[in-house]
Amino acid sequence: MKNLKLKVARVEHDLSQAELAEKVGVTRQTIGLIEQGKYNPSLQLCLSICKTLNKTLDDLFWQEED
Amino acid sequence: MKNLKLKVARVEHDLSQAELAEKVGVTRQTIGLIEQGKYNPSLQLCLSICKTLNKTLDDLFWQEED
DNA sequence: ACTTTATGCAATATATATTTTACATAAAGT
DNA sequence: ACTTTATGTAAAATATATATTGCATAAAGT
Repeated sequence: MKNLKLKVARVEHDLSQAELAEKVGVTRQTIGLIEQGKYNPSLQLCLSICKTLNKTLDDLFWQEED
Repeated sequence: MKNLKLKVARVEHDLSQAELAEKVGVTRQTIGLIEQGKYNPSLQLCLSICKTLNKTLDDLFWQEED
């Protein structure tokens, strides 16, 4: 399932996928695939993304539906 | 870093590591190692644990310090 | 028209999460 | 004493997250 909240938070910080990836220490593809919901990041990566974007886990990665 | 919040939430539900593991669809060892902070679970696993224990990601997996 | 920039996609390689099996110990129950 | 139950630990196997490289396209800038 797509992660639109992540994409919005990234754009709010005026970052490209590549720029966010670099700040977080990961590849552009990894960020792109997470935004597309095509895979299942590790907790540490989620935490790094959250801290970079000043959001919490619930802000970016919680989902009500299954 | 140890995840005491997870352990507490599990005990509040009166579940052993093995019982939680089974509900979540994972091995006892995996739960044990996460509680000990010895590895880095996937987001989907964190979400499964949260839903089983009626907690959110921030409740169980957010950490202020690094 | 040409050049960047941003993004999606795909194949192969590598790192690591997770499983499987097994052994050890301490606590609690009988 | 014996048996369960709960937990920690470890080696080897498997699944999968992530990196690497490269190609394709659309939008924006010049």
